[in-house]
Amino acid sequence: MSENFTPDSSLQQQMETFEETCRTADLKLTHQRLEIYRELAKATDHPSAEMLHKRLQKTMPTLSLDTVYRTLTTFEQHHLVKKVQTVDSQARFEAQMVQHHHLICDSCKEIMDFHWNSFDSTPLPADIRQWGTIRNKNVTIHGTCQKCQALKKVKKRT
Amino acid sequence: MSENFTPDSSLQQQMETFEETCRTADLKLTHQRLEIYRELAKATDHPSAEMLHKRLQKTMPTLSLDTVYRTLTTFEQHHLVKKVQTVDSQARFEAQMVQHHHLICDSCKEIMDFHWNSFDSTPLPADIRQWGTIRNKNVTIHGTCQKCQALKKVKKRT
DNA sequence: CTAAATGCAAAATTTTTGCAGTCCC
DNA sequence: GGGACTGCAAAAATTTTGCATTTAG
Repeated sequence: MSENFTPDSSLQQQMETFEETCRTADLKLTHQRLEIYRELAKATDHPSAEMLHKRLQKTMPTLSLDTVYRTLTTFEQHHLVKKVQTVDSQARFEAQMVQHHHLICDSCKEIMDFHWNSFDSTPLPADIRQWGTIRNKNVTIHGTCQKCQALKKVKKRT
Repeated sequence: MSENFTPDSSLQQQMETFEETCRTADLKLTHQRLEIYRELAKATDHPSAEMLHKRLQKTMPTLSLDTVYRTLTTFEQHHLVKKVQTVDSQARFEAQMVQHHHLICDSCKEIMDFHWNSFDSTPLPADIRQWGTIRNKNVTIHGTCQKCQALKKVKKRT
């Protein structure tokens, strides 16, 4: 499987880029913004606003859920984070901005990242190109991850 | 651009398949279910539950929104319709079950279908296959459609 | 006739907003 | 210091649920 996109060693660098982008965009570097971004950047599970809020409350007890929502919206507008496409009610987010794709387990709802360079460099069908301006193309794979498959087998036996 | 998936001529056939599936699955063929399915099958714009409800109220004034939600959920469970992945709050649906992909205009939120056979037959990267059982793989393209591009140009001039 | 489906109303869930106080630059 | 940001509370938006009634098979 593709390796983790944000090893600990690079988190620091990602934070610096974040701070730089904020300064350029005239976004104030508040404690809340820094911590929300850091929490999302180090997460690999594409958390929802609520999940982030829950995680951050341990260290920031007064952080409110609406600030998390507002902050994520602001980040999204400045292309610092992305909303992940799902069919579920709660929106989920990622700080990974490098081109990649998603594997979604329909059973446990886990979302995994993967790279697919040969796809990325494949041109689109000709008739699509006249639809408009293409910003990006992404693959989403749905299925059942190994963990959930194993669980199902256990259940069947009982 | 790819042609329409459900020309009028085939709607009748699609309804018959629908009815057959309902009978097999012991789903009662109520007036509401038939009309909700027909409305979705003939739509090409991937409507939300609310949009479907609004459209159907003209001919079925007593149809309630919660029935639309409940019915779509039931249909989805029986693989008669699909929820479309979006980043928006309202879920959107389609009755098109044949393998296809989506173009989404980030400006007007329009969702268009397209086919891409060469992609469909491309094998996945080897390291993905050990993730679990793959059910399907789909491409989503984000961008701005021609209509919205034209609008933007007009706005800039004023 | 009977279990399933619907409509109504009310609740639950997720996200957004107004406003007063707080904090970064 | 001033405008942007946050927390609180309340509202809005979307979806789900309980229950009495209706309906398909």
